[in-house]
Amino acid sequence: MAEKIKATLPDGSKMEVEKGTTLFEIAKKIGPRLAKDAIAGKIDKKLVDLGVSILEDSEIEIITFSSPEGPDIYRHSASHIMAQAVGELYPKAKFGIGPAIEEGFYYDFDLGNSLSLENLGKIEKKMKEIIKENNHFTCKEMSKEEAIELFKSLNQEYKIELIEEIEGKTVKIYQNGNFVDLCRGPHIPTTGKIKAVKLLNVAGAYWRGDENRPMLQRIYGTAFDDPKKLDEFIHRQEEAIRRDHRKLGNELDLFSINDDFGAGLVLWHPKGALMRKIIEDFWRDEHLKRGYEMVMTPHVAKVDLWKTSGHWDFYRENMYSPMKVEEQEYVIKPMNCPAHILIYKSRTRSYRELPLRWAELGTVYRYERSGVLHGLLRVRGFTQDDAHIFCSPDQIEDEILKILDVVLCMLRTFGFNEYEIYLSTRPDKYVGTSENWERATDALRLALEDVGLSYQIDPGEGVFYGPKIDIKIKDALGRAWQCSTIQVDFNIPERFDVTYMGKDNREHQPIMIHRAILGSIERFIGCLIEHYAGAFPVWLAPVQASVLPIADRHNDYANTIVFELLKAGIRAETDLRSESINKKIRDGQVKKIPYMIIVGDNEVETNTVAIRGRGGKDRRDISLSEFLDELTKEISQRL
RNA sequence: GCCGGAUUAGCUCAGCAGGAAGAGCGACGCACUCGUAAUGCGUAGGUCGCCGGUUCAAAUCCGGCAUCCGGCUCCA
Repeated sequence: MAEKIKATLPDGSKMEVEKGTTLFEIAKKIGPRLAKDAIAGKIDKKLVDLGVSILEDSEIEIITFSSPEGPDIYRHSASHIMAQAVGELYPKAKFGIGPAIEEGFYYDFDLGNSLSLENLGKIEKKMKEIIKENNHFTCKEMSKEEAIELFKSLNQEYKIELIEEIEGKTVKIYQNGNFVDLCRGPHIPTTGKIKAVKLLNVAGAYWRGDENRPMLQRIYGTAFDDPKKLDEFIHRQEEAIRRDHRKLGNELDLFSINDDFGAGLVLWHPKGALMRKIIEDFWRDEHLKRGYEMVMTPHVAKVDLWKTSGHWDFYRENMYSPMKVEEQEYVIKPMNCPAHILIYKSRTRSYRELPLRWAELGTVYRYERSGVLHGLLRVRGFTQDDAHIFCSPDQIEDEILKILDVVLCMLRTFGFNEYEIYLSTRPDKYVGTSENWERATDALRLALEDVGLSYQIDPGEGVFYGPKIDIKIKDALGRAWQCSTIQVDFNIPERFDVTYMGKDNREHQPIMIHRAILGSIERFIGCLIEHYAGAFPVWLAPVQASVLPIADRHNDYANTIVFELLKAGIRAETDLRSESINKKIRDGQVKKIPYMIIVGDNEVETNTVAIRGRGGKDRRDISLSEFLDELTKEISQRL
């Protein structure tokens, strides 16, 4: 009789099974439903295929689509099925990589020619055939040499390149149908497990993300264990498109970008400009409260300044060409820091003055390659909510903590509670010494750890003058955009010979911290529009209340109400058109105005108002002063 | 910049085997005066992104450019 071993299940219960039992057999023992849903498993917390047997006492877990790891495994297998389909349809195809991503998967192919959207239909059709065939995914482990020989015989040089970079002696090779792939696994047991699959898009993508290497064809798709979930996914995508700030920006009449003016240059309409004012006022007040001072600096400066700062050598590809003014070359500023440095250097500074915190809503212009512009989120001219802090080395950590505090406080006020934090380290092109880089990076890391924020390291993503902490927030489609940034800089002060007089009557070099909270007003408002789907909280809404008379005879009363509102500092307007009240309400809803104040015979008679909130609830017989009290309270609390 | 797609009225879009530019919404006018998401009727809007080519004839076919969209690379 075979040897018995113990399998510990996730709920802590133990199951006695014969040595060599596979995970799939265990799943069957637990229940037919689980066996049906099982796509992979875990042995002692390590992900494995369902066909793997257990040979000793171990903790095991059956993975289904609903497991945290489920969708990735499922979609990764779907990407292999897509590769098989592409291989069958295009026998000369060479394969790149094909991972699962957040809500789907992709695979990169070199087909010798490009693909268009029309090709996806037949690939998807072929995939469905493969799924119907219910082929097995099989796994073989072999030496790297063997694997290289295998892929040489298949003419797959991209795979060979990948194998050569893998550490260790052996690699795993998976096969489904006639498609053989280098892969860590695990995979679903058979292609038939895929219940719903859809190819979404095709795009060019450089091999290994390097623009000097060949461009492959990347096909995006997604897969679910239930066609209903696929429908929901498509529905969610459609919802996201409705939140798109480019669409809402136009509908709400906030801004436009006009070809005749120039790509990537934003024209702010009255309502958008008003929102900017509201945000900027809040920003200024918050900074003044926290010991910042405001500075203002021009948009162009002599080119030599940028040579001193290092921008001319390290940032020129993002700068516009110089213009000649009376034999002197000037450039439009891509950053505000040199200007602030010159203000610092306008006289001798004492250690008693530090830290100096200078803030500016500074408009900068950067050349962005065509093809990267994106509504308000990526533009060529934008206003940074910039500040530079000049401090002594022993003040750095405290200052960074203060910055993190104001960052989190402001982001929360704007309703952002989810963000990704990155610590970006030294890039390939940089100025300064490695000791300085290390000191600066340590300062940032310590501050993050002090506040207890979880973060990821973004290697090589720092700016040329220093490492940085980046905080990214997501748009409606889940794309992350960098907003807040905190950059420690030991280098630019050195280049400009920035000093202060110390207690010891000697010159010392201050450290400079560059920081932005919103990042740029443009990008931030873009994110804000998508975050609220255009339905801004009342403190931010360009129009806070609209007074709607039911019939023309109520216009005078409406005017007196709006006058009172304006007097109380409420951003209010009236809709005096000879339209039905239903029409006016509908238009107000479409414009996402927080409060509609409806006045008719009843209100005129009793000197009251009827309030309809954006949510659709209405309240009648309210006195204007009562409503005003509530409204001003809501506004001051920034809810 | 690279790969793919797109560009027709203010907006959303139809028209495309090449043969006199259309709809809905919006705007404007008139009538209606209405109680919580679209009152009715009428009018005006377009060098069909720009430049060139093919053709008896181009919104429609071809080429170049611009811009936009989805990605890649790059970035606040």
